Amino acid sequence: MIRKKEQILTSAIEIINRRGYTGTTMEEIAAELFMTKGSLYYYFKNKSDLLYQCHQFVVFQAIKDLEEILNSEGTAAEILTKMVAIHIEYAIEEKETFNLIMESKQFFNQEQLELVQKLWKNYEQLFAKIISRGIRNGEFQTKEATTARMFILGGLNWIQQWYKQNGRLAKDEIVSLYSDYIIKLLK
Amino acid sequence: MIRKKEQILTSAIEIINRRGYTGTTMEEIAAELFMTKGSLYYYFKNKSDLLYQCHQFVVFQAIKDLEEILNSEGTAAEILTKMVAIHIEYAIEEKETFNLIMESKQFFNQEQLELVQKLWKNYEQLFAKIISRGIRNGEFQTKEATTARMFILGGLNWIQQWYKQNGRLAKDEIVSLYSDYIIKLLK
Amino acid sequence: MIRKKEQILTSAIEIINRRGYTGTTMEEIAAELFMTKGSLYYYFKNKSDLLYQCHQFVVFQAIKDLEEILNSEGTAAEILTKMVAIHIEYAIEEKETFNLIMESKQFFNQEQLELVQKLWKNYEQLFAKIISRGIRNGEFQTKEATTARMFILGGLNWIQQWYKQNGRLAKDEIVSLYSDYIIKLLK
Amino acid sequence: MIRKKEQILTSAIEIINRRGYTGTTMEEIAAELFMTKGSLYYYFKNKSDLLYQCHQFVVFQAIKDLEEILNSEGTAAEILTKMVAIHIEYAIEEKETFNLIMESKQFFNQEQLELVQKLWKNYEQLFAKIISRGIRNGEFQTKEATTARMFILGGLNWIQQWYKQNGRLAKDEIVSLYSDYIIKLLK
DNA sequence: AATGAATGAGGCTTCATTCAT
DNA sequence: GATGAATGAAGCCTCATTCAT
Repeated sequence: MIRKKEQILTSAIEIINRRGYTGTTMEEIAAELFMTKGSLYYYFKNKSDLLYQCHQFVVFQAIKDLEEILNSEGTAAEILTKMVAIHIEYAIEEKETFNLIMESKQFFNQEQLELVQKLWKNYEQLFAKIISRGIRNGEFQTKEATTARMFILGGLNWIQQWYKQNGRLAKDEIVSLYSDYIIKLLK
Repeated sequence: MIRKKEQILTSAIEIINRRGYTGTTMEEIAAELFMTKGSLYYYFKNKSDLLYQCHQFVVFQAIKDLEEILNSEGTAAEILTKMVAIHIEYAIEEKETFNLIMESKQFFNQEQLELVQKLWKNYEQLFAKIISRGIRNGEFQTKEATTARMFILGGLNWIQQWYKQNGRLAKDEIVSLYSDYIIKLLK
Repeated sequence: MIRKKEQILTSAIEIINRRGYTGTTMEEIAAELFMTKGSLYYYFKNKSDLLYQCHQFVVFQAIKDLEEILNSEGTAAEILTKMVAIHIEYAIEEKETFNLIMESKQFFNQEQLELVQKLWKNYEQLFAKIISRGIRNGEFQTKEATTARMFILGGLNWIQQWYKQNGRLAKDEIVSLYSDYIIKLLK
Repeated sequence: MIRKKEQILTSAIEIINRRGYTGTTMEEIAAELFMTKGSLYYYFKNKSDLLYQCHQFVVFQAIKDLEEILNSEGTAAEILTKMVAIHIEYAIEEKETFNLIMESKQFFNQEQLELVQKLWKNYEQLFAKIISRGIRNGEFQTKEATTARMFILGGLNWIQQWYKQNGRLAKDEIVSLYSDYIIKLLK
């Protein structure tokens, strides 16, 4: 059943986001899913495989969300702002699994690594697209758009380090500030 | 001898930066230092303690470097540019040990965590200082300087994810581009 | 299988009685049981946990044996004599595991300690019962029965220090002498 | 300096009585004595040697105390009572070092073991003496005095297991009760 | 007499993984 | 599909002991 696997994935993502990857044992993941270690291995070849699939699942979903926005109406700046909102949402809520790219080299094998990086390239491309659209239609001026994009994604991801629920700034205030920074930066 | 401990630290930093923390065993660190595990434990209580001291050592040095620049002559923009260069240097060269703040919660105990975060606050403050100096003398306009600073540091740190020696851009080109982004962003 | 655990327990008791607790490694216990260290840890959380369960197992069995006697027919003196025989049997044959109460504070954690002491209280109570029965029916006269009981148990346990198989006195001669002492002492 | 060694011994005894032998490292003993491990090894060949000397020191002193009493005036019962008081004092106050005979086989090597047991024999002989004196002058009647003596010493030593300062019974009440038991037992 | 430093053997424990049933 | 049991490699850490200075 593909269903079952997806269910496991969803729960596993939630667990890993809560307790971190290295800090969680297969035993614990299984326990929280009310299964045994053995069963987990029926669905996933590896701990690393489980992690890999969690990660891809989340990033894939994020991509879908971004694509939808990318296809909607609006100026580049407007769309970028919405994309920023999405990214921040994932970065905060799916912390561990989403942000695995940061530490991908530590956890994935060669084969996985390539696929992870490929998917992440896709992810980045969506930001690349909207930036170049903005450049084309005169909203943005940056040259070296690639470097700019990477700086921006870094700024966005970093939010994980300091964001606290019920902190001084609400999520949408952050989105608004960050979008401003980004747009300024791109001019 | 305090010297000896410092020697160990320097080497350990180098090793950990190369192989990652989790991926390095005490045995290996000892071996590379031509000592025995036991000796290592004479100087450091723990693996975690060793890591902690490595991290603090690097950050402390970075702070000293930044402070020197902060006390030199120049416009806020000029000084900020130099600071960006320093930060990038550390982020790239001392990758694993410098950037431990990202994963500090996974590796440090409560006591260590507090000290790590304290030192990191000091680090951030140096950037805060130059930004507010720029605001005061009219070079920069940002309100919400704190949030801006965090976005910026995120953007800078992210360089670890993609920088490759002998890549398309040389380190100083990156510094130059990044400084531009940052200054634009702060206007 | 609860059986398996019990099997392990029985063997472990035998080994520990032979080599002492501190002197026995998990490795060795595993080896004698023809298992691997890992398997041992499947059944027991800890070395300390294993020891704890060994101890409780033995004391529990001793209690059962004593209870049976306590419920049999006979004068208090007769029953006490039989109980002395049982106690001596355990003290000699299950030396290390039975007598762990002596050093319980060194080996058990708080939680275990409480349970160990609770079970041992139960054990003592059986002797308390027969003594007070004897007092009630006029066989014994002691006041301060509690203190007397402790003196007696001490005297009994001490046998571990000097008993040697094939020594001058046979086990049942010792039982007979000791019972006499005890009964005299209680008059 | 023999003085120095004796000083160390006295302190070490105190420390070991407080923290137990296995649970105390040479490092800790040295620290409490304001010396370094190295120095400790100047005075004692071994950890086991240190322990051995602590033990012998205490038992030797106890023997001296007992001998003095043995040479004083009084009925056998009177003298025995005083000896009980001494023994209990040592058993309680010098717990770990005095009572090492219980676990001597675990801690001492062959050579030490023989000397330990020899000294302990001396110790026992003092009790043997007073008992046989009592038998000779008609105060006591026991045959199998040796066995009786061992039972008695066991009863006395056991006090360590349950005695609590500020408990229900004061030390001298215990002495009085115990002496009564013993004298009854010997009649 | 004293010490700081180094050593190395040995023990405990964890955990991903496998596999027969 | 599921599970309980077993495995073994690997890592961390402790500590008595030694030794040059």
